[in-house]
Amino acid sequence: MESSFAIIAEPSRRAILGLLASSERSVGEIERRLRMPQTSVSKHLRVLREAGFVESRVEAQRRVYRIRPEPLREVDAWLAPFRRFWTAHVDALERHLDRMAQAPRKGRSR
Amino acid sequence: MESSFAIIAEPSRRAILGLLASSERSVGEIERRLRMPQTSVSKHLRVLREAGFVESRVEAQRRVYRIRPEPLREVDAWLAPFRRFWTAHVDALERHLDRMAQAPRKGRSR
DNA sequence: CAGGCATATGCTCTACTGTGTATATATGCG
DNA sequence: CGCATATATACACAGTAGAGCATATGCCTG
Repeated sequence: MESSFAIIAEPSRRAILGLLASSERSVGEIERRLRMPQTSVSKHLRVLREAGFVESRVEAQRRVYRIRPEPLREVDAWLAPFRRFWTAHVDALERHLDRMAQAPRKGRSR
Repeated sequence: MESSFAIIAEPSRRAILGLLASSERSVGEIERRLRMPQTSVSKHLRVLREAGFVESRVEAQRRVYRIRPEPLREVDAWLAPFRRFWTAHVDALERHLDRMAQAPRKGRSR
């Protein structure tokens, strides 16, 4: 279970991260929102913590977890070489529109 | 093995996709470049194909594989809600630098 | 300090996935 | 046609990860 990719391969963990994306939460909140056994939440949080995806703050008896972005960033970086496959047309379109916008309004052929 | 995330959790498969990112390749090319047993390459390609990450074209005795972007796009989309975590400061920094650059050069305190 | 809530950990079991090895299928070529 | 090359598939095996259950630890309140 080393790679960041393996960590987010697990649906429950993605769900947890998804929750934390909007705001930090205690274990109990996650448990209730995701209807997932507490022991399971704790275990997944442990994995996420050890892999650097989250960190926790102690607040009385609760532990409040929040996102740590680095590993996700790594995934994002890995995707970079592939983005051209779906941004290509968009980029071309944007360049086209830029040209249109900057072109002296001389009247179009066609 | 349903989710796109599970598919790219496998290092060999990420390597194959990485290779195909730059250009399409035959099975043999992948085998040689990655120094990976042919049978292993074929199996991973099968998984990738069935999950929609690649498609193959028959060229005489060879099969040439190329990227199909959709599943990777899905991964990219999942990352969206997290991007603010690492673009936030950059944005703030950029805005700051913009302000600095535009500000009349009045001299600094400290 | 006792009891209760919040969270973490240990253990067992099962299922799955990647690997290696052997083999099948297909195509081109002499 | 027969062989070599290119690729795919079948099978058995080992490692591992997630689920469930029981239980431990820590902190708070009366």
